[in-house]
Amino acid sequence: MDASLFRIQPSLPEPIYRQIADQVRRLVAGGQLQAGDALPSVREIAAAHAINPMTVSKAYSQLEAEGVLERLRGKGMVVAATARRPQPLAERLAQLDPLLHEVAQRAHDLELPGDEVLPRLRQLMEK
Amino acid sequence: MDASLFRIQPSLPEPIYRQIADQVRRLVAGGQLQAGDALPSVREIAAAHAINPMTVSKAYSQLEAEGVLERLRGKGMVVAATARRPQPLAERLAQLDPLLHEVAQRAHDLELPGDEVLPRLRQLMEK
Amino acid sequence: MDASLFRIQPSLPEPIYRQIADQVRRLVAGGQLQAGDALPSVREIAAAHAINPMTVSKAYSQLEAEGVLERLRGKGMVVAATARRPQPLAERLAQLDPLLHEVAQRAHDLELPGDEVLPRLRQLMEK
Amino acid sequence: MDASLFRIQPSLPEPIYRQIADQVRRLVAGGQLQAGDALPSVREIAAAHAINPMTVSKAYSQLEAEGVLERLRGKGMVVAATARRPQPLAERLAQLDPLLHEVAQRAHDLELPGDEVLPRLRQLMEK
DNA sequence: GTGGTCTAGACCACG
DNA sequence: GTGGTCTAGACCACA
Repeated sequence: MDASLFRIQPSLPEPIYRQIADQVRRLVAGGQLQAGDALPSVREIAAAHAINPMTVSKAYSQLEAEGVLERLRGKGMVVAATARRPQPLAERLAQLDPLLHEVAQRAHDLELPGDEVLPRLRQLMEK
Repeated sequence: MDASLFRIQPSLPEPIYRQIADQVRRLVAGGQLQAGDALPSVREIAAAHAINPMTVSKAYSQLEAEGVLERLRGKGMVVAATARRPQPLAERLAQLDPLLHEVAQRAHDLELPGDEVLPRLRQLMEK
Repeated sequence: MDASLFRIQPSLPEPIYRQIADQVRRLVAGGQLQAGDALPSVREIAAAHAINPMTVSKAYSQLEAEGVLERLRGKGMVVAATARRPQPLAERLAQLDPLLHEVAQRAHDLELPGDEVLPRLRQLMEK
Repeated sequence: MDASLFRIQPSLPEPIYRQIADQVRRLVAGGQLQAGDALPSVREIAAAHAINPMTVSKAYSQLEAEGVLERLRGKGMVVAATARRPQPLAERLAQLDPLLHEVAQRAHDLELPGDEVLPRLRQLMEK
């Protein structure tokens, strides 16, 4: 996996370390990262995005504590053998639920009907 | 407008004062709050949700600085006469866009197809 | 920039946080603070003037919302890259206009002629 | 004196009652209002400027407490016989001093030289 | 180290 | 009654 594939935007309010950790979690849950797959080194990511290595390290440490990643001496971080296999669809959908609730709520406040919002989302998902 | 109509969840990472301010902004954009409409007093909201009056005041001050609300001295806050009228649909939809992008991105990471996500969102929006 | 350079007078009716914010705005407009320049930390200013850190923070937050300052996470506040460059003379003079109007109005009420007021002001400005 | 001659701007941060009281004080100090001169009634001022009568009353009460005005039964408020005669020039100039200090300070922050500020003020005072 | 958020409580200013 | 300001102090999040 290439370090530059991470989408990182320091300008967002979302803390950088969580932008990284969340992406790794989802890629593992979705099966795009499989047990044993290697991750870019802390240095690579930090250099590719001009961020503080400590910030990357914090994300990795958190994922290691969760059992998502393993630290292989001399090899860096890899997806843990014990990491949950790609999760069933229902479970992955459930992970998206809080965000979908937020969308529904804001659409309601903005008086936006589903007929406007759903096509727009479909369009974005097809890209 | 009833103070208890605000949805406030202190558990969220989103600060309370911004939860309030964002809701007011959207209600004004959607036209559910019109120019001249009075808002619940700081104390009412604070009491209804068991939060500190200053937290509510912070939201109101911010909205006043933005020109969304006006302070009627001794009377309270009302939607500003100069506040943008209910915005056209395209503009309201644009306000939802960043969140929809986030949904699309996460769905992609989780390998969730539109055929799973869209019906779920439709369901949430019909409630 | 030294924290003690701010002029703060808690005795004035003008709230402290606005005394701070106004001074920063003017120093940026006048070019004495340039894009990228670091500002004293909240704690420094608070300690130097024996005021509450939150009061300083309020000024900084407001300036950040206006786009005058930027928050470098973990590092502090700096003058925003997007902040308006030192403004042309005419514009800076325009900022002083409301206050000059006030002077003219009060001088008129007090029946003070320009020949008395102007020399006094010249004297104060030469200090 | 005509009620509409008062300059009142509810939009200013300066409280309305003080806008009124300060103007009266200055007009007395400058000699434009002399002992015995009648002031517009509370109702007149309130109606002319669409403000709360209580606000006008508060200004008058304060001026009465200071000895600037007197309440003549059936006649309304008049400038007190004991009110200080028009004050000597030096004293009136001293009253303007704090404001002139503020001008000097802001001009300094804005890097505005006296050669720019003074002509502008002269212009405003000649109107 | 940096700033952000929230609370509890006091006091003020305004109408 | 309304909102505004400030304090003291705690705790959090980030780099």
